[in-house]
Amino acid sequence: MPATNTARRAGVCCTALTKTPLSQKDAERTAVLLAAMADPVRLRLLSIVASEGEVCSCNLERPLGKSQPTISHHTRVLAEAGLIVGERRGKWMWWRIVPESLENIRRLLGGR
Amino acid sequence: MPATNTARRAGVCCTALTKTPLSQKDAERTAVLLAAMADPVRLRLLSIVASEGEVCSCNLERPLGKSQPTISHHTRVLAEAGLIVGERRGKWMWWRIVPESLENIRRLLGGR
DNA sequence: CGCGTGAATCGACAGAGGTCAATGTATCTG
DNA sequence: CAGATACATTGACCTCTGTCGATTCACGCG
Repeated sequence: MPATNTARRAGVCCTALTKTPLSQKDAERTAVLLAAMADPVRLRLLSIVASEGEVCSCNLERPLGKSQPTISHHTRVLAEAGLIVGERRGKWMWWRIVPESLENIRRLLGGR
Repeated sequence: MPATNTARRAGVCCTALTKTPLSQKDAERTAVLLAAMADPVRLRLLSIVASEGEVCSCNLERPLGKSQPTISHHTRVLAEAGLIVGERRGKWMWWRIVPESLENIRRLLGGR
């Protein structure tokens, strides 16, 4: 059974793509990371979690206008990409973002 | 319930997604932009163009290992997303990146 | 003009991905 | 224990997308 909140990241970091051509491997890992963000629902989910600090899954269905399985699907994708982490507290699942992951993407895009 | 904030179109980009929840509109536009980068072939294409400065379409087929229609498809996607611009010189099409687009994404991800 | 070359478009195919109803699993409460 | 609640998983459906062969378009050169 696959663990739900594996903090495995799809690519620690590589050199900025503007400096030197990406290898096949790096491109694939980076594409997975970017694909995790390339969805309007997940972007809004991320922004809600980021601005609230910590959000329960049950508090995401209404603002996002999606069913419970769909929310669960998106949190899973984001968690597997290392963009958010979940913590179980009783019946509830609390999510918060992983700031380093966004930092890595920024660096890849040529940031500092 | 957090009210959907007004979609203010301040220039090309929007506020960092870590600050305040994204509007539906902003999320969709950003998702299109990120989806354009969320592909290994396009990431490598971007990195080649960025590091070379200027690349002809015919010089992309071999390093990327894709057919001519496929290359044309990817350059089209990247160009429509505003990540690269093409200039026709005779029979050849020359591509270069648009640095501001990457800058916008970085800012969206929380970069200053 | 015709010919050759580079690029865009079309058509078809296979694979990936978003969505939800139904179901399963874990946790709390009475 | 039974019941309720929150989340995960399954299965199915449909759309989107990457890919390439074939074709068409655009440009330069004799």
